[in-house]
Amino acid sequence: MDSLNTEQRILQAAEKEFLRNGYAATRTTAIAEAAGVTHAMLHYYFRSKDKLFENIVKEKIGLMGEMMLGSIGTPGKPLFERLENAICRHLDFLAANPDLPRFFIVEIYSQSERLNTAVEAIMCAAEKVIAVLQEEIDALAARGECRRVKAEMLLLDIISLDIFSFIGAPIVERVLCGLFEHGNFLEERKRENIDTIMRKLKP
Amino acid sequence: MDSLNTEQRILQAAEKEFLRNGYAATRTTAIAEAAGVTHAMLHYYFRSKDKLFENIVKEKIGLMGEMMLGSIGTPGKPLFERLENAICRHLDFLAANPDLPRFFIVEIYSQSERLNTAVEAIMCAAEKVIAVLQEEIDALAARGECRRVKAEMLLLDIISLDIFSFIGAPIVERVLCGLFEHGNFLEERKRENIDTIMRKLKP
DNA sequence: ATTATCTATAGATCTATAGATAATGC
DNA sequence: ATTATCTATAGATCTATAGATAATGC
Repeated sequence: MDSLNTEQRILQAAEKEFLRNGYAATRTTAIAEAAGVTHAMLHYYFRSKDKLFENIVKEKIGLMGEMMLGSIGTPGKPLFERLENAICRHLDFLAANPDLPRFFIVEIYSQSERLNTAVEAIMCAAEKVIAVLQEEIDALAARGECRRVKAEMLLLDIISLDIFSFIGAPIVERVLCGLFEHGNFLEERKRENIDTIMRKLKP
Repeated sequence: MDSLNTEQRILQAAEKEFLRNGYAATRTTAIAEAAGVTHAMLHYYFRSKDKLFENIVKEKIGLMGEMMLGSIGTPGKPLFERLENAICRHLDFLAANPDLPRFFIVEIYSQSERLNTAVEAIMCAAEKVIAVLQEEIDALAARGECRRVKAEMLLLDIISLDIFSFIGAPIVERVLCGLFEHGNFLEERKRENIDTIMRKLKP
């Protein structure tokens, strides 16, 4: 970390603080302290708390959208295989970024204008994914290999099941404490979610 | 609202502000203004911002836990029928309290000590519900009327699907805009979630 | 010359309380 | 006498900036 320059150290510290506490509860002084720099440096590099936040939020929300949608929408392999793969990737990604879903939700809801472009991009991506999915589902359904489900509902099912495992984690872990060794829950959840989705699709 | 006394007016305004903005972003002056009382009154009745918040959060989180768990755990009717009923009640409840899931998540994550008793209560309720559910599932499975699924996974599935429809609502509605008339989405989602869960359970 | 960093402080809030004043109930 | 309300302000933060100083590159 000492090898990083000041700007990078600030960004890294800001990411950590904003993700953990959200915008309102994060103090710029705390970010400066965590980055090991003078508080004035934040303003020198990023002008204001808002601008610094924007840096973080855009990147993270873009990443989140891409990871949750990207692995589903690009054809090439058969649909069922791709869905299975997407669920695995979702859960691995979330395990590596456990604070992201909450951050995403809080900031999306806060309706600040700074998110509009990022949200616009996600919506655009989602619409494309839904269109592609629906076409595939209809084609498979015509051959009797799949139930004719609505693509937008399927997508919402997958994302709900995958994300909520992590949103509910603080509760879930305390309730299920002892039932699973660490890491096992994630793997079991993967299989569980895949199974749930497949049963929904299979005729 | 004019018929309410000062204490109730403060509570009502505080609930609205806290639910919308969360603890950190809510100003006590804003609460006072919304309640139409002097700012000093908040401290007269509730001593501090923390104590006022505690009032709101305990009630709301208790309500949330009860609504999400209560309708599942008490036997009497057949399991399948009860699950179907629970999902309907979840979605109706959430439709009437759309800010609650986000509030719940934000405050649970913030790990403040003030939540511990409320969380304790939810955990306790969840464990009982899981035990009862598992017994019923095993009994049905023995007669071949149900797949032998893990109760904690089933519960997590149901809650994920129900809650996330509302957490994701701001995005979902913008993406699906035009596809549904208002209110229809909720009803369709009910049927969808019930179907998903039933397919998971049926042999 | 330009870029980076520090010190010191302005200016804006925000929570909380002290103390005076009005309303209520006995 | 007790309860409720208001005015005024203390005290603590927090964001942001001004202006001096050091480091860097030409």
